Amino acid sequence: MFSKACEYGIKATIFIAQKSLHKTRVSLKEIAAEIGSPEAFTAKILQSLARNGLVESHKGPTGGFEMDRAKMDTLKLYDIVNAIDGDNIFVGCGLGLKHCDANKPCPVHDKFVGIRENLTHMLKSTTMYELASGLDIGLTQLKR
Amino acid sequence: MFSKACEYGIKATIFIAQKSLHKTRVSLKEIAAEIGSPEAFTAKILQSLARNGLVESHKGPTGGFEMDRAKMDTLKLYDIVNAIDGDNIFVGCGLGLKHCDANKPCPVHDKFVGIRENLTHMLKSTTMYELASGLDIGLTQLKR
DNA sequence: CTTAATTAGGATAAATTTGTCCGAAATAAG
DNA sequence: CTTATTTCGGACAAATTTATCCTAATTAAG
Ligand code: FES
Ligand code: FES
Repeated sequence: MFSKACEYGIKATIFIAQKSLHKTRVSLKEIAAEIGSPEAFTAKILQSLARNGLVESHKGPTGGFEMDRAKMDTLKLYDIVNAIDGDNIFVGCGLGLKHCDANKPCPVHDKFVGIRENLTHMLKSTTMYELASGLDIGLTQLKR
Repeated sequence: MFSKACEYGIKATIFIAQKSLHKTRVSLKEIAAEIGSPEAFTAKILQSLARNGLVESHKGPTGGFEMDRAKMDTLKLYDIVNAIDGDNIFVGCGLGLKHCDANKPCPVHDKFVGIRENLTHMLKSTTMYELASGLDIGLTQLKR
């Protein structure tokens, strides 16, 4: 469904948000350890998310990653997936035709669009705050 | 969503089924031309589908691929996806945890399972006959 | 100012997926 | 029996994704 990069990106962002609930910055090392991802690869992903303003990064001692409380409400799962994997999963044809076009549909079009919309709606309506909270109260987990 | 191999496999199978509606066998070459896929790569995929009994193959002159009318009713989109991409998309965790477990859910579990089930249900309830028919009457297309 | 800690970024490597090539095996037809 | 046509199967190659390594830049603190 999502690329490895995207899975790591989502998990890292949720973890950053959770720590930010307690005003705590978190380092790359902690993140990789917590979510069970390769450190250097995770660095690349976070770099990209930081450049695009999805998370905030700070260099030097006491540096690390964080996220405003306000950002947690506005930032949706959708934004992370879109930033890392692009929009193909949201608008692309299920059978890989160049463009999904209801007027010239592929054989699965009618069956596929509903699922694509479900997914898009779910991702667009899920906030980071929501996910970070569930993790914070121990309802969910990032590793296994 | 699906791998390239799976996209090609689905399109090839639908085309084979459509031709079989008219008792016509189709060769690898025709299939690749019709669905716009690399011939040799498509051959690998069809080989695998044939070995697993999803389609029927015949060597020699007048050979090619075909599908019983009965098979078209029993064979679901699900079977093709499962044969090529495996079941990860149907049972796997959206964030890549080793096992999806409702008792130890990842942060997106509750939001994700519904979509996964929608997809699974759609694929399990869509027959090859249905897809082949839509193509046959010109309602849908395999290339663009 | 110096040091240590941290992210940024480029180069490279490994793994996986996608794609190609070529000869073998089967088989229909003359 | 010979030939032409087609799928089968193995080896290989290219492209993409995933992962690693190393150095530079930034910055907090003594
Ligand atoms: S054309 Fe294929 S999903 Fe719309
Ligand atoms: S545990 Fe992640 S989707 Fe179920």
